Amino acid sequence: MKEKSVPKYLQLKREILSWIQSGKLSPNEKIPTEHEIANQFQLSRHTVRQALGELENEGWLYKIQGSGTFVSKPKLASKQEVKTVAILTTYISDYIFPHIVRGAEETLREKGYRLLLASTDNDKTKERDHLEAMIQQPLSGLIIEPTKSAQGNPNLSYYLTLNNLHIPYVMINECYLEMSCPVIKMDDEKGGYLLTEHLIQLGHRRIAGFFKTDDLQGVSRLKGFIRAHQEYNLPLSSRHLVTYTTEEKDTKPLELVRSFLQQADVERATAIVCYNDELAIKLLDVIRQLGLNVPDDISIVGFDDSTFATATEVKLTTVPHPKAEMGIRAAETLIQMIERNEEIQDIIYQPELIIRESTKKI
Amino acid sequence: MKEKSVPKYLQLKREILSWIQSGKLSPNEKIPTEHEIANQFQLSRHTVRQALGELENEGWLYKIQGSGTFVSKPKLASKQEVKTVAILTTYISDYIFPHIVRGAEETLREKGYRLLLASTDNDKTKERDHLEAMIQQPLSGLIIEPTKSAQGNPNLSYYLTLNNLHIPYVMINECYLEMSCPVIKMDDEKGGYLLTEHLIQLGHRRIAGFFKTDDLQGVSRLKGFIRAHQEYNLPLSSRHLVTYTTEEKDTKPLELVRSFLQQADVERATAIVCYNDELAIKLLDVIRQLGLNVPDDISIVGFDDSTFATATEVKLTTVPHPKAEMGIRAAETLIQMIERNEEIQDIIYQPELIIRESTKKI
DNA sequence: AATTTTTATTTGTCCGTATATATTCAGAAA
DNA sequence: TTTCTGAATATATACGGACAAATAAAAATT
Repeated sequence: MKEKSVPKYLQLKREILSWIQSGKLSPNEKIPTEHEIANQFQLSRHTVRQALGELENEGWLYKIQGSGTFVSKPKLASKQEVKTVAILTTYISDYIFPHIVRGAEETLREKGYRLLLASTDNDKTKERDHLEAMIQQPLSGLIIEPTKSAQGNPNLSYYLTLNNLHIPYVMINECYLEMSCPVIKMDDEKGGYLLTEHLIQLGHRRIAGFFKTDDLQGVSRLKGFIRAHQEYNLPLSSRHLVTYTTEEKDTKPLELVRSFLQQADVERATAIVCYNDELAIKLLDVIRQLGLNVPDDISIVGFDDSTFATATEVKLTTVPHPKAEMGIRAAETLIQMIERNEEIQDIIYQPELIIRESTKKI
Repeated sequence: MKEKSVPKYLQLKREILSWIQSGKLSPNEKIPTEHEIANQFQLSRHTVRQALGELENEGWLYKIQGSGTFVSKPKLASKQEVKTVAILTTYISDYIFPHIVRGAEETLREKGYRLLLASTDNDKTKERDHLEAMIQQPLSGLIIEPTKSAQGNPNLSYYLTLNNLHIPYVMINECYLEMSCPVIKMDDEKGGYLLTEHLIQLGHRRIAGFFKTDDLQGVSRLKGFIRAHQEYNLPLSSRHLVTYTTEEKDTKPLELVRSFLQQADVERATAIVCYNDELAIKLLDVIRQLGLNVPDDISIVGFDDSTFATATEVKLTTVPHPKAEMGIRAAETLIQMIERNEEIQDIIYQPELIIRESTKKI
């Protein structure tokens, strides 16, 4: 575990802080004694004291010698005119995310809000750290892109705290299944369907699919891929379907496509549907290395219409992601929630096909 | 004795505090090690740590693991725990900037700072608006990338205000000529020189240069381009040199390269030095459209080693920009200035050539 | 019943030890 | 000369124990 390198007293500190912030402990309530905590967590009393000492120092707890340790009353962080919005995304430097951030930044600036930026690197523990930090300071609202949305939400309690604090938030790209809040996303299922249908209509019958399935976007795109096969009565061999996680994105799909392409001609897929353009570009490179040509030997489609899609010699057929537009709408939606306290409906973008040079009639 | 009832760690704390306040210890001076103090006062190291820990907590001392414990510089009144750093760049979604932001974000998060993000879109009036907003709110420090640094600094007064407010800031990529503050940049002049020299050593004699000259980075790269010509005693025709501004970046260079390539063979440049990879990719596209081949017909070099450099079929020869590393160092430097009030020296990265497939011996 | 005393509990102070990790610097290696 | 390596040194984390001081509840006394 990564927790290994985090000092025990900090882990404990975080744990106790979560008790307070989640409402498990109320103000002025007595917390377990130092000995009890030490026994419960198998720590020395010294270590417990270090954690409690810092929390006392930061104002979360107060101690009375001979009596016990108690939760402080929440320092009223006077609502005041803060006008700060935080955006919490998985990545900030890669792929289409900078464009989303930029759209949000532009809109927020126009409306007089400051933008706090945070990224999770697709790591749920970092997501937790950020949420924890966000809760402790005045904030008008949050724009959140879920981290590994297909793998549940261990940080649910923090989102509930946000509700309790009446800090509004919207989700982009996807939403944790167990939560209900405004979502700004595109119809990934339909996008996957459209791309697959396009290939089927070009005469392709053996279509490979590569999908990242640790987030719900990938799962939805995969769903559309399968539905297209069903509606056109095409058999879908599991050998033509690859799912991978974020950690595997630079290895597993690249290795598999290599073995795919060396299959016998009757078996070999004549087209590939990729989770996104980033993967498509990488597969394109492997295909080139194997001496095959796109689109003559094999067709390939991406997803998102990122800058990658047109940077290469073979421009990709793809489905555009709203990118900056999504950031703008997310910011606008959030500001509505903040300033007018309105109930908001989800925004779902309809995908449309952009046909370029990477697909060809068989 | 009265001292009898006062805890030892408090006595020690008082003692050390008197050293600082009496001037016996000066700011940034190293105080004796924990062991030395423990021996001197006949206390356990634990007790010494307790005293030093509280003094550190109150801001009188700072510790560096492996190095020692030092006296802090007296901070000015308006310190209050803000722990917010703003980063003000020209763009946030394009090119290498997201990577710089990401490096800074990562470091700041680790050190417990929040990141406020703002972009100027290379517009000096937006830079002014942002600076104005920044000044009005508590801020620990600023990371700034100058906007059109070659065209002077009309917002100088805001930077002077920052000085007066004792809000530290560092500049990245470039620094306005009229200002002196820590800069983290790369040696662009040398980078331009290296790329040009590389082409000269490959036998090229007519080398075109395309440089964006509204920022000092472009001017420096151009300077290196010219110096290489001089040192190798090559004539440099002004017809082979193109300068452009940010606003023209999608038009002027593309049109000019088209007319360049249609010149007579004796006149035609055999290689092109581009301001950055972004331009190189665009020129590459034009060259392909004209039916010419890189590197067989013409060599081309980029700058920055961005994701573009390897996304295309012809991988670019280029000079890498530190990107995320620069963001990290900028954040670290700024935090040093904030927390220790230290004087900081510039950091200048030395460029090195990455030779790929876009250049060839003539 | 009210008060005082005792006792157990809880935090505060203080000491000891061990290991981990970061930094510095002298000496070896290139 | 520069670069790398390892030893020495510094702080960081963690465990253990002991006793002191304050508190609260139980017991004993008035």
